[in-house]
Amino acid sequence: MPLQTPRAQPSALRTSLHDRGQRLTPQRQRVLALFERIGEGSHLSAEEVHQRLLRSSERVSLATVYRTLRLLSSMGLLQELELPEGGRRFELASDAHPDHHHLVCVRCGRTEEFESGAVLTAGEAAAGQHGFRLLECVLNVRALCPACAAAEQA
Amino acid sequence: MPLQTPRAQPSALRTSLHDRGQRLTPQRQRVLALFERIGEGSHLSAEEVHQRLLRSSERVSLATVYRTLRLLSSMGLLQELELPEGGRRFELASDAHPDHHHLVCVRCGRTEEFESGAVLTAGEAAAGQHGFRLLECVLNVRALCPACAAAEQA
DNA sequence: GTCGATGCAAAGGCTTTGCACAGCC
DNA sequence: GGCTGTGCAAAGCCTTTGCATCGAC
Repeated sequence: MPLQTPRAQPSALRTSLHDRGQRLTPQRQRVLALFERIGEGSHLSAEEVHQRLLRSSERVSLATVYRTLRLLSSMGLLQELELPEGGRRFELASDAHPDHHHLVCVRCGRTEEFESGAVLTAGEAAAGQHGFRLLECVLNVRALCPACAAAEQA
Repeated sequence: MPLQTPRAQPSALRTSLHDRGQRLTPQRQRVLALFERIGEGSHLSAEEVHQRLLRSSERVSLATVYRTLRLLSSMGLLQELELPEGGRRFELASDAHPDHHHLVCVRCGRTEEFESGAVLTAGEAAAGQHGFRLLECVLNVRALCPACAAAEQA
């Protein structure tokens, strides 16, 4: 897979921003482009986003990274993960996998993704029962990866 | 329900501590007792624990509250919640409901609990597929409670 | 009496914010 | 050209830690 396949047209960002009366800046494009470059499965912290952009000589201040992550999340282009283990992390929001969950090794942080329609069904049932309007349904499976499970035995 | 029904014998704490070569202090008893007093459904932050203890004239420093919450969690007597909305929170670990999940209103913070065997099944399947050893399986349903859903319409 | 636990205050991450300047529309 | 976004540095949480003292065993 040497080819890069951008998930969102540049205009998607432009349009979303314009609708909210906000501007398309190089910084915002760089942050979103970074997530598109690394693909859907990657979960980055603000600090990591900042570091990666610096490495590719794309100058964005850390404060702006924070501001941009919040903005892109609120626009639904990024999604915040709920993994207490390693602080706040973000990933590209994927319409293709609305019901994707995380399997996290609590020892080394290794994260695998998986899908499960059953989980969404359970969430919908619970929301319905209490009269809530469901927004998002996130299953976090805390576990030990094979390597760490072996290490724990010792 | 004017009667209080303690979930754990005082000796449970004493034993757990003793096994780890640690001491049964009034502070540790007070923190655990607070959680038992308020019951299973309550989710408290460190700050709230501190405040509630102060209100009942039980002097425990905030630093000790933090230390104790971590200790009790690592012993499995308390359980940390993964609700990004309101910071880190703890609840009494309940063997009775190993598969209990949370329905959270992202607007007002109202939290309802529910159970679902299907979720645990999905988590086990995912863990098994990747060779992970499952520790915990937590479903967070982010939603709008009836009141907040109505308010949003406006 | 010993060694772990507590309290206090200071240090430490991570995240947000105030302000002047830069640059998108 | 106006007004939003950025960068920088400072401020703000929340949480942890160092150290002297206290107290459980």
